Amino acid sequence: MAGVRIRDVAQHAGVSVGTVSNVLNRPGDVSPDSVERVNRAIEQLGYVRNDAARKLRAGVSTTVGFVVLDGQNPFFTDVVRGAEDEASSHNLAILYGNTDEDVARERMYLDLFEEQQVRGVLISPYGDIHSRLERLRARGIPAVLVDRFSGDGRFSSVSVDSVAGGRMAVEHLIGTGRRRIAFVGGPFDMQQVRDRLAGARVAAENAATPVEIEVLATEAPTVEAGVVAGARILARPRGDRPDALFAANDLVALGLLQALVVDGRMLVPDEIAIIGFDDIPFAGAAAVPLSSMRQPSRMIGRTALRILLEETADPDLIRRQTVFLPELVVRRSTASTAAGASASATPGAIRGR
Amino acid sequence: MAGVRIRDVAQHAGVSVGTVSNVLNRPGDVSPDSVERVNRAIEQLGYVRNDAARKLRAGVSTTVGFVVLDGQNPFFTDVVRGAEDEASSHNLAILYGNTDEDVARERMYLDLFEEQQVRGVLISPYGDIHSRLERLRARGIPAVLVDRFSGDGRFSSVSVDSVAGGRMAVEHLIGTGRRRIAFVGGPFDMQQVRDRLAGARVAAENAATPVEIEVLATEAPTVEAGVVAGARILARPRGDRPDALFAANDLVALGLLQALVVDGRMLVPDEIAIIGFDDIPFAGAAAVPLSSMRQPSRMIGRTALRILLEETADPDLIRRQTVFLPELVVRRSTASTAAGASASATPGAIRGR
DNA sequence: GATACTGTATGGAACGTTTCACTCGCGGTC
DNA sequence: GACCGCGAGTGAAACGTTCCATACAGTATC
Repeated sequence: MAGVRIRDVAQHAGVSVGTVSNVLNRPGDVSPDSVERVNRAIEQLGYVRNDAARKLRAGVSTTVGFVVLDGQNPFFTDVVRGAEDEASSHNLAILYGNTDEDVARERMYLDLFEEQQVRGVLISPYGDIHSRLERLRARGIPAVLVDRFSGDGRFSSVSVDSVAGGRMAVEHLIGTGRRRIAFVGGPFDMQQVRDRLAGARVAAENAATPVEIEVLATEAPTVEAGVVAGARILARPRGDRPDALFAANDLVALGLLQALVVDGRMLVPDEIAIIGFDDIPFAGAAAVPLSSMRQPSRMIGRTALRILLEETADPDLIRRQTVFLPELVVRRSTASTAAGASASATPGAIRGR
Repeated sequence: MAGVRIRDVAQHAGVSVGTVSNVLNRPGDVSPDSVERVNRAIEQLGYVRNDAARKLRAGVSTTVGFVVLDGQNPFFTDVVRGAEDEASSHNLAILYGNTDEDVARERMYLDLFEEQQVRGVLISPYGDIHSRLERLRARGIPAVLVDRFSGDGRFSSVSVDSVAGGRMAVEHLIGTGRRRIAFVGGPFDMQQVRDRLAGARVAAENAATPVEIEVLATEAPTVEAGVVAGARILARPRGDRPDALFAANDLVALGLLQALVVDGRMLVPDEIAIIGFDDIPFAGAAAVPLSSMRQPSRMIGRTALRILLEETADPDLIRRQTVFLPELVVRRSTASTAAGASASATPGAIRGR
C-alpha cells in the first residue's frame, strides 16, 4: 500500500539497505556523506518507516499501554497528560484503554496490549491483576502501577499517600470544629478508598475530643453516586445528619454538593462541610468552591512513565514505590461555622442575594 | 522474549502452522476436531499472537489513532469514550494523542500514527492538515474529522451544527429579555468558534428588537481564559457591561462564572446571564448551574469510529458529513431577570442565605 | 471406472525491517 | 613490505505471521 520501502531509499541513494538502516538507527556509525545522501532520498521519496517490520525484527516497541480506571475523571486525564508528555519526548505513542471499573474490560486491554507487545504498561488497576502483570513481565513487558501503592513490592508504583491525605483532610475538618464526620465513597475493594478512610480514622482517633467516623458506602466514586448519597443524608432528620463529609474523591464531593440543597437553601458549608480528594480543575468552580486534597497528577504520570522506561532498559532493576504527599487546598466548602460570616470575604466565595 | 510461537502451537496440536493460522483467522474453514485441538494447545502453551508479524504480513492493523485537540476537556474525554466503546467491540485499541492546540504536536502524532500504520485516524484538527491527511489516505489510512465539519467534503466528518447551536443559544438569551449580548471565546481560527459566533449573529439579526453582539476574544477556549475575560468585563463601568454572555464552550463559561463576583456577590444570572456550549458533566455542578448547548458527545465518538471502519473496508466510499443538532439545556445561569424570584424553585438551584 | 468437485490440510514464500558476520581500502607500525 | 586495526559499507539471514498454490482423500456424476 505505502509503496516506498527502505530498499527504494537505498537504491535512490546509491547505498545498501543496511546502510539506510544504520542512518536511521545509528547515524553516528555512518559517514556524514552517506547520511546526507540517505536523508535526501528519504525526503524525496517520502519514506516512512514501517513500524511493524521494525518491531518484528528488532523486538522493540514504540508504544506504551495505559490502562485507566476512569477516563472521565479529570484526575486521570491529567495523569495521562503527564505520561503523554514524557512519552512524546521519547517518540513513543500511548495506547489508551479505559476500564471504567470493569474487570472484563481491564483484562481485554491487557490482552490487546500483550498482542501489541507494548514497551510497557502503565495501569491504575481495578481487579486483581498481579498474576496477569507477572505474566506480561515474563514476556518482557514491565508494568508500573499508577495511583496505587504496590504493597508487596512486586511492581513499581507511583501514587499519593492516601492514608496521609485522609488524615490531613479529617484533621482539617476537626480543626474547623466539626465532630460528626462521615466518609462517603466506595467501592471498598479499591485500595485508595480504603486508605483514605483509614487515614480519616487515624485523624479521628488522634483528636483531642472524641470524633466518630461514619461510613456511607457508595457503589462507585462518581458524581451520580455522590448525588444518591447526598439524598440519603438529606432524608434523615436534621439532628441525625453528620456535620462534615469527607468524600473519597472530588466527583463524589461534587455530587454531594448538588444534593445538599433544601428548599433552595445550600447546606454547605454552614450545616455540613465537604472536602474532596484530587483537587480536579472543577473543584474550585463548583457551586460552593470545594476544599480538596491536591494530587500532583501530571507529575504522577510523568514519573510513572519514566520509571517504566528505566525498567524496560533493565528488567532486573529493583522495584520502587514512589509516593507523593497530597496538599490540602482549603476553599469555602469547609469554612468553619464560627467563621461563617467572614466567608463572604473569601475570594471566589458566593453569597446569595 | 515471549517464546511461544505459532509453530510451537502447531507442533503441540499435531497440525501444520497454516492450520493454526486458519483456526485463528477463519475457524469455519477448519474441521471442528482441529479447531478443538489447536485451541487446547493455545490454551496450554499460553500462546499470544504477535501483532507485529501479523500486521507486517497481513497489512492489517488493530489500532486506530485518535488525535484530540484538548484531552482535558470533558467533552473530548466523552467523545474518546464513545470511540473506545465502538473500537473495543471490534477488538481494536486506540492510540491516543493530545495536541493541546499545538501544530507541532499534531504533526508529530500523525507521523507516529503513520509509522504505526494505524487502521485509520480520528482527529479533531487544529492546524491545516488536509494535505497531511490526504497523504495518509494515499497510503491506505483513512481519516474522519471529529467535531469539525469538512466544508469541502474531502473527508467524512462527525460534528454538531455549531451555527444552529449558536443561534439557539442566543435566541434563548434574547427570549429571557437580554439585549446586550457578548460572545466570549477564541481563537478564531477554530472553526467551531467562528461557527458559534456566526449562529449567534443570525439570532441577533432575526430578533424582533435589535440586538447587538459584542465579541470578546480569548486566547484559548479554557477556564483560565474565561477568568481573564470575566475580569475584563468586571473592570468596565456597570452600565457598560453586557447583560448576557455566550461562551464558546463550557470551560470558558465556568471561567467567566468564577470571575463574575463583585464584593462576594455573584452577578450571574441577575445582572449577567451566561450560557456555554458542550454541556460537560460539570456544567450542572457549577457555582451557578450553567445553561449550555448539549452535544451528544459519546455518540459522536461512536459514529466517527463506525464511519472510519466503513471507509477502511471500502476506501472509495463516498464521504459523508454527519451533523448532530445540539440541545438547549436551561439552568439557573440564564434565569430571566423578571423570573428571578421563581428561580429558587428550579431543582438544583442555589439561593444564598 | 474415469472425471470432477469439495472439504481439509500442508509447506513455503513473502511482508520490510534489523543485525551480524564479513569484505574492502587505507594508513600506521614494526 | 608484511601485518594489523579501523572505519565504512555490504549482503543475507532472521523475526513470526498470513496466504496461496498444491496435495490428498473422499464423494458425486456421468
